[in-house]
Amino acid sequence: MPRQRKAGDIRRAEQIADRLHSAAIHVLRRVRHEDEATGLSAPRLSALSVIVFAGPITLGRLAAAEGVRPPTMTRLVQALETDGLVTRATDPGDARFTHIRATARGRSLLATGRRRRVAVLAREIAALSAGDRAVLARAATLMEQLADTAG
Amino acid sequence: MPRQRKAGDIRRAEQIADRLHSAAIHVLRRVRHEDEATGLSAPRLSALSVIVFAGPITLGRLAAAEGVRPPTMTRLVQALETDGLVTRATDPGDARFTHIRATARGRSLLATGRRRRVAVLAREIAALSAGDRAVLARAATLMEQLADTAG
DNA sequence: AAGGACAATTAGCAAGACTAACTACATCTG
DNA sequence: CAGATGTAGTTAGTCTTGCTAATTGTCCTT
Repeated sequence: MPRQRKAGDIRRAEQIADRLHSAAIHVLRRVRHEDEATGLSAPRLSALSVIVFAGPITLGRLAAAEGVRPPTMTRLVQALETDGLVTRATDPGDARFTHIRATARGRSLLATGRRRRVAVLAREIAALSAGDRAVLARAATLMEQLADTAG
Repeated sequence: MPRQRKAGDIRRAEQIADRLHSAAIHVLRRVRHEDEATGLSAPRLSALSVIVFAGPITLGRLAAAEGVRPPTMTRLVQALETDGLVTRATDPGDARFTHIRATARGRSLLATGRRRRVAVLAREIAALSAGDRAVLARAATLMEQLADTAG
């Protein structure tokens, strides 16, 4: 039965991949509106999140982390700077680099927004059985691995 | 201890929600480039997918299914129609409704794109243990429930 | 037959994504 | 040491996707 089993494995894996993809789309769509309550769009909020957690970071690295091109990140950072959420500083050793860091206000707004966003899902997750919560926790780890390593 | 235990549950649920949110973003980012190989943007591909699987569908229902407003869907459908992937037909009984259906070419392009997209994740998923695959399968179901019911 | 209700489209706007081209700076090399 | 090359970031211009408001066409109710 090795031939059939292998083909079956691949088919099953494809089905899981397809359902996971669809589920990811729907979960993100669900929380999108909550994010807007912070006054920041999803791309800005996501960029701010990286800036807060990755500490001071150059624009190029930030763009790569967010999966966008440098010009796109330039505008996102400009908007965040205008809102007083981040600051830019030229590298003293190599003036080509700009280091972006979050202000206290940026940190605080991110924390608030994060709470709001996750609250929607968290309420439902808290109502699940302990087993289902464990499944989701483990799945989150697996999905990060897939995202990192899939080639 | 009910108060403290409840607080702990919520914190744990929030952490899971946050990690799940992040994982969903990263998985989608990972497959985005594969989707582009079809020549269709993500919104168009997603709309086409609904049209293929939901059969003939009115524009309004399609817009609701995709979580966008009718004018946005009008333009997406126009683009798909220009590419010969869908057709529009006025309802014979009530001329206010437009029924959208996929062409053979639309179906075939979707199938190809789906295979490409899913192949990236499926290869990695197939390499997981049976237990981890089961976790992902169950998680996909749970995530769809969260997306539908979270309020 | 006129009025309101409803589906879809059109028009116009803002945000975000891209490429191409440009500036400023650093480094390497002849 | 000076010019060539390369690199980080920005600017300019375009396209797509979202939205709301307003319009068109159709149906139904009074």
